[in-house]
Amino acid sequence: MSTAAATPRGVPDASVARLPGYLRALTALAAEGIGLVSSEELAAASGVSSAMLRKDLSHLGSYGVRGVGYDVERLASEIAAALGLTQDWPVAIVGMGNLGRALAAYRGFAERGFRVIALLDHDERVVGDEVAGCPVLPMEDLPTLVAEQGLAIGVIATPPEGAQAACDRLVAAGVRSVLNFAAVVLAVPEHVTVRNVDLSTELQILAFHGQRSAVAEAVAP
Amino acid sequence: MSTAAATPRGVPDASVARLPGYLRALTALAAEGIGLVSSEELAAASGVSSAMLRKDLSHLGSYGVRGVGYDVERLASEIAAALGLTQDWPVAIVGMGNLGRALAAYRGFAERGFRVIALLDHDERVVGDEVAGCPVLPMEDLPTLVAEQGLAIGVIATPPEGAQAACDRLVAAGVRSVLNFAAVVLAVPEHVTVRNVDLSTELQILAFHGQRSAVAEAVAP
DNA sequence: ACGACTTTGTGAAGGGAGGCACAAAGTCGC
DNA sequence: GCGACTTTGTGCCTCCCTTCACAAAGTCGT
Repeated sequence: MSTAAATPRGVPDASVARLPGYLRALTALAAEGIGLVSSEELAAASGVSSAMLRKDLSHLGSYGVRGVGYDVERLASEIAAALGLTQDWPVAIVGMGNLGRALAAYRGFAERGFRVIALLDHDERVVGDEVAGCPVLPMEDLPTLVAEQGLAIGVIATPPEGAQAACDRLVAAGVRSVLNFAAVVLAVPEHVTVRNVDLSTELQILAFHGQRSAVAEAVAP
Repeated sequence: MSTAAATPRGVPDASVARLPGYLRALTALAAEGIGLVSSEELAAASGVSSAMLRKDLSHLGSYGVRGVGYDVERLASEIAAALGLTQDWPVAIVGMGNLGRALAAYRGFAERGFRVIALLDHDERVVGDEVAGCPVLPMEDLPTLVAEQGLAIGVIATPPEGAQAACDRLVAAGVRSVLNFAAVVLAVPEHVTVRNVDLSTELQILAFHGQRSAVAEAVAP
């Protein structure tokens, strides 16, 4: 289960991947004081088609009113509930290099309810440093963090060489969700979900499209 | 054209998205001195099925030898060519907050042939600072960078409020590929490709799966 | 030189996702 | 209270992606 997980019955993975976008748009609307929104408007704000939006939402239930639209706050809390954001999800970041430090300082986590409860590093020369106001802990602390603070999500920001080892320790400690920034394919047991974010991959995909459009332009200028 | 672009004839988008992974695996194999690899082995190293790998590669051409496998170096350069990595792709990073600085210091870009040629920021108090050995330039320099240095890819690492403005300036200067780290949907003309990377979205998807498996466990302990 | 073996490349089948279009359902004006 | 109007929820259709399975093709041993 690396990228696409089978969702036996319920919400298709493709839908789940779009829900955060809807939630984001709804939060922005609520901030503007808008209380009601149509599928057309919300879809435009989320960058999808209105038909797709309605189908996605229909998987969660019927929270709209025909002829009117959706109540912004109600829909936001329904989506949040579907995503499991009513409980909190303690996060630990492993690897205090450039990326790890930037992630530790990033405010976006807290804003969306993800509490970073620990920063860790394998290198004992880094352990004890203070990053973004938190002490860097050794990997040995992982089991305690899971047991006592309910650590649920691990973010891997190590160099590629150390990523599998870091992942193994997270999994051994009981973490079942991993966000991996290292450019490697992680091997994990069945019950662990991994999502990969790789900058080089994204750039290479952009390069492909850039090249394509350049070719298309040369053919038909 | 925000995430999925129609590829008239040629390589399907889903395949393109996996090519960087194959390239990464091949590079690692080459570094180990391995010169020949079967679809089964390469697929395992890339985290996909062998059938999918073969089909993906078949879109590029027939570079394997039946009964033997693929020549690692040959295949790597064919994939690199397909992705357009034979030419270089100058990159500019816009937004010198935490994330922007981390990206500027990240070595992964250069390793895969993406040259960061400029760091920019809209805030004149930041312009002139030195980050990772490069001076931070004002947004006004964008047209020159495109014209004189062939700037092709823009990375947006600004806060959400400034992302659309930053994108507009990139597009106005002639950039046609954008990697967006801000949590907003960017509006761009038809010919511009945008790829989004959002940490909160990824965490929320992980939360969904985490919640799901927790529920499944409660039902069947 | 030939047969057994290995592995690729691909035709066909199966499944899922997105888009279309419309019926259902509710609101608003009169 | 009723008809016109708006917008949701969904059945259906299409297309693309993934997987299966096998024929084609090349190697290696004898």
